[in-house]
Amino acid sequence: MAKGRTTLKQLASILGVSISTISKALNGSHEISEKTKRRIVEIAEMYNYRPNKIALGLKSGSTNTIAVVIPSVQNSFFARALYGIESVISDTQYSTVVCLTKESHKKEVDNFDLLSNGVVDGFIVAVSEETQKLKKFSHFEDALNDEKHIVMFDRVIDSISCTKVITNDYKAISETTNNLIKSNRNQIVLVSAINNLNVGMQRTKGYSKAMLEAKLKPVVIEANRNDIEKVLKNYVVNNSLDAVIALDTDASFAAYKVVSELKKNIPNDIAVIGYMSERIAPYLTPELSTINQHSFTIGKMAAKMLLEQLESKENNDRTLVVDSTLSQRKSS
Amino acid sequence: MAKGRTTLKQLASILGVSISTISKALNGSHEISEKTKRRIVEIAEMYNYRPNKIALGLKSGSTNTIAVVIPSVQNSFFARALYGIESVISDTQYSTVVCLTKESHKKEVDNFDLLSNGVVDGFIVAVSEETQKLKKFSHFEDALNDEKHIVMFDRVIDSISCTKVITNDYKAISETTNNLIKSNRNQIVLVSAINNLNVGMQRTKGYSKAMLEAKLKPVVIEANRNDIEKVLKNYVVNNSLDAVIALDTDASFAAYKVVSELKKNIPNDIAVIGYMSERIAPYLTPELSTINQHSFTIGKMAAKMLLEQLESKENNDRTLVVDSTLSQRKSS
DNA sequence: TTGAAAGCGCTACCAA
DNA sequence: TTGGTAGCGCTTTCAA
Repeated sequence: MAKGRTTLKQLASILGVSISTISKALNGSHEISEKTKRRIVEIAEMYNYRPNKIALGLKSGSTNTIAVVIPSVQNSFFARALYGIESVISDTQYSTVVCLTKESHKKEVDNFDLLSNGVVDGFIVAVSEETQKLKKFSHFEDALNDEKHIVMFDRVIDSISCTKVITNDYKAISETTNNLIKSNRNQIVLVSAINNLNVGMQRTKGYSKAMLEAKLKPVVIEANRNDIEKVLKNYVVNNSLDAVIALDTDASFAAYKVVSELKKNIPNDIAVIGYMSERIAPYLTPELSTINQHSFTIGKMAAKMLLEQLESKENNDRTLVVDSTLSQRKSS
Repeated sequence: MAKGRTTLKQLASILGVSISTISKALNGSHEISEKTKRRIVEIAEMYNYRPNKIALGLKSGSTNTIAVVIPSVQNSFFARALYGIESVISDTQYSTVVCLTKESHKKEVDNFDLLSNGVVDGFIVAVSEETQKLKKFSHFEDALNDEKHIVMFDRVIDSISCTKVITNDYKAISETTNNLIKSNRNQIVLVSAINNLNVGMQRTKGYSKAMLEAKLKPVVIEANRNDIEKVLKNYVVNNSLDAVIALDTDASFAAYKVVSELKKNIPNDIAVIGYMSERIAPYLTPELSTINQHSFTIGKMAAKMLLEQLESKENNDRTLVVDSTLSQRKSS
């Protein structure tokens, strides 16, 4: 067998017919006689011929593949959203490739570059932090210009004309803060290992607003993932508090650890509400109350929107909001 | 601006020179005069020209991209391994795309199909369950035949000639069982929500071997993720036991839940050793002892091997083993 | 120093 | 019913 994948050309020379005849036969064209078709299909199978989808994409500009471009997959939010996306795409003729940007603008651009030329038909993207900071969006515009469809979720760019699916964390967290206040907690502390991120800042704002409106003093404790426990402990030792809102998994775990080490009780002494995978939160002792972003739903929605656009060939500019909700458990 | 991405052809017609001149100029060929080069580069930038990497790949068969093909990313083992892979690839000129197979043979084949034609230079793959069951490996052979490089990790196919990176779970779990026995536990129960998977079966074997050698009766409790807690509880209520080995995250959580509901103490009454993300295990109460598969290291290794092969153009057939180790904490 | 043309794998139009 | 040819975007050889 010749080296490399079997091509139409090879089949043509084997069978002594033209390339176009082979192509048509394999695509079931009625222009070709049944007899010839059978011969060709047989040989094609024998040589394990499979079309070069990329060459195909080069011509038609469509490959029935979509790209998911997200910052990371360590993060359970994106992992779940991805799962939601796949669950929708799986039932269709499309396949998916995913690219991880690690919050890097360059990686994001490179991926769009590679894939928007005949490899994929559309993108589902959660914009990287660096891209947001740099405000460099030309790769999105280029893709749109190449007639690719884009759906953004969670991390979106308002000025880009495409479908967006977002959460309303701001509202969810300020409501949560309010509820805490209503149930007579008034020394509520916010803990965050992600305040270097936009999401973190947004959530912090929601919390601060609610506190200020209740004439309470916002206290924000932030540090990186490795230090957050130490920094929080230091605070708790030297100050009094009756509730903690933790913005991410690490902060949530840190809160549990510190409270238990200092022999306090959750929720009696200190209420804790955190962000964490819904699969894990119920297993903590006591079960952690969480702000649930419905990542799976968001992923599903984003995928459905993209599919719709791919069908209708229309590029919509609309924003869908999936409400974050409080999953009330035992820790608050 | 014309619709679609700027091409060499367009630049050529704008500047009134030939396509080949543009191509050479943009590639810094010395055949082209400095003056012409400058003019061309300037216009190219103005029109935001970026080469079509796929067309390039069609020609050269190389794009400096590698594909990671894994069953899932919900699973923290693969998520961490992926992170390890990315951490190595990030420092190079290569980029990565990842494909999720959901244990489906068809998806795996589709992805290989799409990507092995000029999109990627090599594959890092953890073979799907279905592919293992069906024993259909021609997509791997085809890719190899297309001169793509393949590194398999964790889920490998011995008969395919490529580099493999694996764990030795079998040994790790039988040693763990032995240790438990030596510390006077003799009613050791295995709990698994993944015994539909090859990995699960392997681990179960390792456990059974150790038990049998110690003249102890192996007890295997298996169910799917949703039922495992109920099934385990039912067993614990009706039988006596002094240790649990849990094969996956769900089984580990279930063990904690059941033991705590039945007012028993970990590790005094019942020792628990499980499989779980090393990032989470220390946060359980008591901290969970785990069998650590060093997923990050495995990912890093696989990526390094692939890079090496890509450099040397040589296809190696060797198997590297990363030892799983016991991370002893408070639960055993 | 520049350009024409072939070719990567494929489809589609037009001619035979 | 079949085949020749152009063209998708690009590089590269050979000629001018």
